[in-house]
Amino acid sequence: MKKEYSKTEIKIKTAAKSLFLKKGYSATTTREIAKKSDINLALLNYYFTSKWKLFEIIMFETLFDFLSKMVEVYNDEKTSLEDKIKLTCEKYIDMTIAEPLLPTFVLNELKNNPTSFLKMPSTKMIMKSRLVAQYQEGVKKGIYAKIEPIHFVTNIMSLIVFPFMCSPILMKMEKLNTEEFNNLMHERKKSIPKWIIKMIKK
Amino acid sequence: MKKEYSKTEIKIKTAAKSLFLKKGYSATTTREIAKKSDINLALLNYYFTSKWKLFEIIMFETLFDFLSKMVEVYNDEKTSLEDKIKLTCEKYIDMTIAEPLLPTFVLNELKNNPTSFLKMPSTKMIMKSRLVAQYQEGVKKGIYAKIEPIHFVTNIMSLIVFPFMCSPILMKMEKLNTEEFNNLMHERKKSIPKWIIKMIKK
DNA sequence: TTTTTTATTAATCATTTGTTTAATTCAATT
DNA sequence: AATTGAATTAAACAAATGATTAATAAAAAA
Repeated sequence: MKKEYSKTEIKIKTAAKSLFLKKGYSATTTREIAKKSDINLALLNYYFTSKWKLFEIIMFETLFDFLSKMVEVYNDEKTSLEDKIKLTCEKYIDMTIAEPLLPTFVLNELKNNPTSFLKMPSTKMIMKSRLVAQYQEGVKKGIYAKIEPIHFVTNIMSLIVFPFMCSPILMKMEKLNTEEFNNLMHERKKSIPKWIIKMIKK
Repeated sequence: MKKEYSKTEIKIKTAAKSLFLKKGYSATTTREIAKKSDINLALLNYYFTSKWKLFEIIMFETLFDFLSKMVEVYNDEKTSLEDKIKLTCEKYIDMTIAEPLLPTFVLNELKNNPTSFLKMPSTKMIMKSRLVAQYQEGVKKGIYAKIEPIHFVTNIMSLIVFPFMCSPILMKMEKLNTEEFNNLMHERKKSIPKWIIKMIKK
């Protein structure tokens, strides 16, 4: 189903994504993209019609990739709720260490242009995930304190993602280099599940 | 000490801030600023030299305002740790409801231009605040579980701020309008302190 | 009032930017 | 080998953008 991209198209998309992530949509020029991907400027429009279309494609694929990976963990049939939380932290922290600019980029562009998200594969899948169901079962059984599911999932994501978005501040506050900062995030792979479980335990 | 701004300068700054917050630095044009503030385009450069200088001034004042308000609560001599957490949540959630675009804007522009932050009034004040000290006292006394202070303050801010940055997603997921979303955030003023305290209790 | 300084304006400049055109090269097909 | 269609290129266009200029209006100082 997925469109097959030629080498040139991939070069353009790769360069464009890296620039969009770093500088945002508006601050990135088509000439920069052409230069970085080592193609002629006109090819950008030849293959992708316009800067905006190219951006939309990259945005969609990026979000789609991310959501797919996320839902995969959320919906695993074999794992317990607490394992799911652990796996979520591990997976998403690793993913974000690999692409630390992504969360701020996505949320910022989403702010600038909320409609570009409407086409997205239903984000509602998260609320209907096994993770949420398992938590609610736990509540019924009296194991967990009752928290609205929307708050529950928001809390997990907040603790995982926000520190990355604050990295410039945290690194300045604690005089960290990138490696030290990443270590701090690695620590959180073990801590966040503990914190979350404390939060939901009665 | 603070510079006195003329009426015209305030008009420019107000319009510019609102546009920068909404669209970011690059996507905002000087002509838009001039139009919105109802001044002649040349006055922008007359008073502020350049778009970038104007932006720096706005950025600095915004961050300074925010940090001042934050540190004020963190360093209150009268309140207990748990009260400080409650007050922080209340104050910052209210602040962010009033200016919901600010966190994403700040963190994004900071990502694009990390140096613009170096001039900032020491963010280190947070780590040396009474709030952190009180938490560490509690750890010594054996009341609280030991968490690195940097994680402790990060967690508080994460739970408070991140949901605002996700508002487009949350609103779509739960089909909320702005009022309903704000209510959700108001709820968190009471919940977050409870969650944080559970997190740090042994 | 006259002079001087400050504030405001319209017009313009020099770049930059996204996009298009028309010509050329390359690759596949006949 | 000739032909056709796709890929690539250099050049150019039109609009937008940040900034400046030179002239004028308003306010303050003399």
